[in-house]
Amino acid sequence: MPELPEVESRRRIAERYLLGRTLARVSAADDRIVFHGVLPRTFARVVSGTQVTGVSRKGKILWLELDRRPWPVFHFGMGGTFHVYETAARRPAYWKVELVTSEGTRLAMTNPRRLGRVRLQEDPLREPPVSLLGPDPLDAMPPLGALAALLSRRAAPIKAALLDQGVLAGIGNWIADEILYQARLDPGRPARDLTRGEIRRLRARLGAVIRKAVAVDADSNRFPASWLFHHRWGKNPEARTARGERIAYRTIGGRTTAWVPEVQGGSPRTPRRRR
DNA sequence: CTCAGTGTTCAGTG
DNA sequence: TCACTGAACACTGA
Repeated sequence: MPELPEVESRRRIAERYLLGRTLARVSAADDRIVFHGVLPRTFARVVSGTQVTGVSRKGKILWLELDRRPWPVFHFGMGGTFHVYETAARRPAYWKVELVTSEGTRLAMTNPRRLGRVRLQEDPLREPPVSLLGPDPLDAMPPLGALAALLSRRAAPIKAALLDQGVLAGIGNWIADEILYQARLDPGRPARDLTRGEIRRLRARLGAVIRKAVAVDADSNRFPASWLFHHRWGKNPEARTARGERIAYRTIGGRTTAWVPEVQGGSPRTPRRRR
């Protein structure tokens, strides 16, 4: 589940339960895939006994700042999350890391599909994958000119450019589709062909969607009813938006793309007439 | 049984 | 070298 808003929600959870606390006990599941570049038992030993001085995020990557380096870096992949609970018996299925504070609060990272990664790094901001990320649109949205420059050389479809974490950090499949729908842009348009006005629209909707999703703590039940999000799942050929617009599906940038031809089908030169 | 999926990486291609 | 595409990864759930 995790795109920028979901990861930000997990960051706040970790901050609430771990900031200022000592990690009295740390457990690591025996998983040589999710633990990347560090053995699980080494991870547990190194992190154990530290105090948490901060919880940071850039794009979809989250890390703990500790009073001693290296620091744990989490990437959730598809479907990973954090769980908070009070007793060992409640440790969730598919757990990879369990942190127990000296007060006894427990926080576990889960990762059923094992596409997530847990690393141990001296300085996450300066090391991959974080060092390869573009700006995070929640706290460092690029100005219009900078965003235009970022897109101006890209021949790939705008949808694919939005999914590229080196352009902007944190946009995933549903957010890309949501933004393009709200900005009335065809997801297949080459990024470099967008006009200044279209990029302005894209930037505005990008900021609005991310801020709103974060404001409701990534709880999709509280996303505005007008969003494509509520209607896009399942590739249902009958699917329609809240306004009754037909939703179509195609593959762009290797991902299922939900879009609304009657809203997003117009070219910039010959805008489709609204009725 | 088959296939899609809120993600990333890497080999292959032009 | 760069940019892009599609398969692979691993596993669940419909």
